[in-house]
Formats: sequence, structure tokens, C-alpha cells
Amino acid sequence: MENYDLKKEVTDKYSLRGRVFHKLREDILSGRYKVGEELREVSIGEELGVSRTPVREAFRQLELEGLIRIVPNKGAYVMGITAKDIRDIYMMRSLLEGLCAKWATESISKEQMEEMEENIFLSEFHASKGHVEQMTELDNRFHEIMYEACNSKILEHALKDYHQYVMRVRKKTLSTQDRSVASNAEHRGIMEAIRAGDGELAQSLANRHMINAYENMLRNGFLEQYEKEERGK
Amino acid sequence: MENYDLKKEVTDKYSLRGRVFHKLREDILSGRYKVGEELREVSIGEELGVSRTPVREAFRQLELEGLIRIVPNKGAYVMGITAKDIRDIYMMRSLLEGLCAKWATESISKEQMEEMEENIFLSEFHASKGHVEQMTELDNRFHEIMYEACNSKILEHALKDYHQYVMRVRKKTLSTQDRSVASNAEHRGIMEAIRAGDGELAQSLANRHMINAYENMLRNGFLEQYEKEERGK
DNA sequence: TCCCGTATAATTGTATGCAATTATACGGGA
DNA sequence: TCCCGTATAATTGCATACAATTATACGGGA
Repeated sequence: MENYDLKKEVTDKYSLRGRVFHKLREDILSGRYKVGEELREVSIGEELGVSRTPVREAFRQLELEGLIRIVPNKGAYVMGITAKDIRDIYMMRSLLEGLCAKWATESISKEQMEEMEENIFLSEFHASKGHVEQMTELDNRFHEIMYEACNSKILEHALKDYHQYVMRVRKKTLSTQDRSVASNAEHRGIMEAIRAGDGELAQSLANRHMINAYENMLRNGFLEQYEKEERGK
Repeated sequence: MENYDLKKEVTDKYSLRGRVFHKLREDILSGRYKVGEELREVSIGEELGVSRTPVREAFRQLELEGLIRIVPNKGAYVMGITAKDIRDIYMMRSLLEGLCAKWATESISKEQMEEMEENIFLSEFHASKGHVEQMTELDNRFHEIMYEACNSKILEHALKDYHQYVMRVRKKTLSTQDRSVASNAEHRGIMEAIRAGDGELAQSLANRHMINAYENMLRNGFLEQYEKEERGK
């Protein structure tokens, strides 16, 4: 009756419902399904070779994540994300990432600290080489390390949620060279504040980091495509 | 294809899955089920007179709300909430309620403003009479008005979640006379800042309001019962 | 031609049956 | 007595059948 976390992760991934859930999540976030598109239980099931039951259960989960909207007796529709939603999330994340950085200062483990340092080292290397794929990956990981280091399951969960939620926007964001350099510098600042044990500084830097990321998106017009997008019907 | 919100609410409430979901949610939050208790699909189904299908779907939703934990092929267990979880949530809420108050200052409608004023008037009345039930109800409603007034679906959703999450703790919190008087005064302060259009002030007051609420809980030992509670296995 | 009511088809909601997995009880061996 | 393997029971995972609801097509009347 001890820790089932690992087992759950594994089993969940290989249960049919788990697979459906992850696949749909991925496809929605990657934009394979258009906003407002209707997802039919049978079509999805056939596509994945499963019956309606696991599909329905996956739908219920996706609804709570806000990725789809289920209208009773009618269907499941892919939810859009508006420019305002993105703005709201960044503002909320700004505050919460700040809190996370502060808490991480108090709780980060030696291993996590090392992974963070390594992450920044690699990020700077790949940035200089222009390896977009790796940079994105490392950027995501930097934030995840911090989420895990803050020693709060609740905050970690919330931030991972929001992080995922704006993923599809972020993908394109880092591709500009100057922003990735600036972003790396900001990461380094946060890391050094955490290492130095200066929670207040880490907080305000993480705070600012999010605002900067958001403003960069605005400047580059990354949000324009979402401006006229409707929230899923 | 227009607004199905209302219809959904209604239908959802009267669909079997919806009923199971709401009932289990209520029972878990009210403490009818003990932490770590196993919920069996058939027992729940029999109790409510439905089959396993709607119960299973409700389980999936409850899991994402963090109220239960589903271990694949084993069962669903009621999740506990530790004193640290409560602390974390209050700290996070403090920041987000502040943001909410600031945004509400910019977006609140005439009707919402009026309801807020009325709410405070009634709260002060019931506080003077010692009507605990009504005070709790009005306190909850005050926050909800603010959530709705901030004009952000995302933030509203997040705050309503956290609000619900700590509900079982909050129930007992307001029952002390002096805290409820202080709380009302703080609500009034926030309301007046919003009315005056001073977003910064509203933010810092809402911020402080949460911290005060949390510290009051600590002072009165409301969290002691959660101290040794384990997170659901 | 357009509107609208009805019949039909498509889709979701729920119940149930079977397979797979996990828990429990029992009995043999040390 | 205790340990442990096996058989049995209980429980979840998934598929399927049927009911309820909603969408669509068609035809008649103005």
C-alpha cells in the first residue's frame, strides 16, 4: 500500500483510457484539431482502435482541463484559447512562478540545483548554435525543475497545468534568437538568486521573467492568430 | 448553437453522471468519507441506484479535481488535504485574489457592484446577530462576486477551484465572532477600493485579507486536525 | 419558394457482460 | 506456529447493447 505513483504513471500510459487521453491532449494542444471542432466518440475510438468507453472517460478528463467542452447529449467540442486567455494565464503565472521561485529557494535539493545549473549551461550552448528544438526542450525543463523544487504539490500541479496550456503558443516564441538569449540570462539570474538563498530576489526575477516572455510574444505578434479565435461553442 | 451554458448546468445536474459527481464531491468535502477510504464503483452505484458507467466517469472527474486518487486496476481512494496543502493554497489564493480584485476594479458591472454592497450590508447585519449559517453563505458569495467581476474565465475558474478545495476548513473558521467582524471590515475595504477605482489598493487589501484569514485559522488551531493527516494512499 | 412538422438517422447516456487484474482465503510444508 | 503458493472471490478495464436525445431529410401546405 506504499507509493503507487510510478506504477500509476506507467500503467496509466498503457491503459486504453490513458492512451486516448494523452493522444487527444497532444493533438488538441498541437493544433491538429481546429477550435470548435466536434469530437465524436466513435470516430476517435475507431481511429485508436478502442471502444467508446475509454474515449468517454478521457473526454471527461479533458473537459476538466478545459481543453474540450462537453455539451450534454450533444457532443464534445475543442475549446479555443483567446489572446485574452493567454494574457490572463501569463499574469497569473507571473505571480505563481514568483512564489514558486521563492519557495524553491527554501526547498531545492542538491540534485535539483545541479540539474538547474546544467540546464542553463546547455541552454546557452544550444542558443549559441541556434538549436531551436533543444532550446525549447531545455526551457520547458528549467521551469519544471523549479516547479518540482518548490516542494508544493499544489503549486507544482497548478503551474504544470498552465505551462502545458500555453505550450502551443510558446513553441513559436523562443524561435527568435534575441529572446532566447535574454530568456537564458533571466533563467541564470533566477538560478543564481536561488543558489544564493535570496528568495525575494528569485521571486521578483521569476515574476519579471514571465512578464518579459509575454511582452515578447506581444511584440512579435504571436498572439494575432488568437485575436479573433472564438472560444469553443 | 448559441449559449448552452445554462442548459448544460441544468442537464448536467440531472444526468446520472452529474448527480453522482456532485454527490460524491459534496460527501468528500463534507467529510462523510474518511481520508484514504476506498470508493467502490458498485457500492456507490447501488447507493445511488445507477450502474458503474456514470460512477466511473464521475471518478475520473473527481480525480482531476484532486478529491480522489485512482490507482489503476485497484481502486479509488479519498484524498486527504494536509495542513501544508491548506497553507500553500492560501498563499496562492492571496496572490490570485489580489489580481482578481485589481481586475475587478476595471471590469465590475453596475449590478455586480450593487450585489457586493448589498452583500456587505447583510453580512454586517447577520454578524451582529450571530447568524453563522448566513454569514458563511455571504462570505462565500462575496468572493464569488469578485471572481465573476474580474472578467477572466481562467482566473475565475482557478479561484473557484481553490475556494471549494478549502471549503471544509473554512466552514469552521468564520464561527468565531471577532474574526467575522474583522473579515467583514476587510470585505468592505476591498469593496470601497473597487468602487473608488483604486486597483492597487484593492489588490493589496485582497492580498492581505487572505493572509489574515489564514493566520486566523492558525491562531485558532483549526489546522491541527490536518497536521497528521496523510495524503490519500 | 419558403416554412414547418414529422419521420428517420446519428449521436450521446446508461446498463450489462466478459476479460484482466488484484485481493483474499486456505492448506501444505518447514 | 509461520511462511508461502495456489485457488477462489472481488474489483476494475473495456466492449457492446439498448434507451434517450438530438440532428437531418423529406414532404406538404401556404
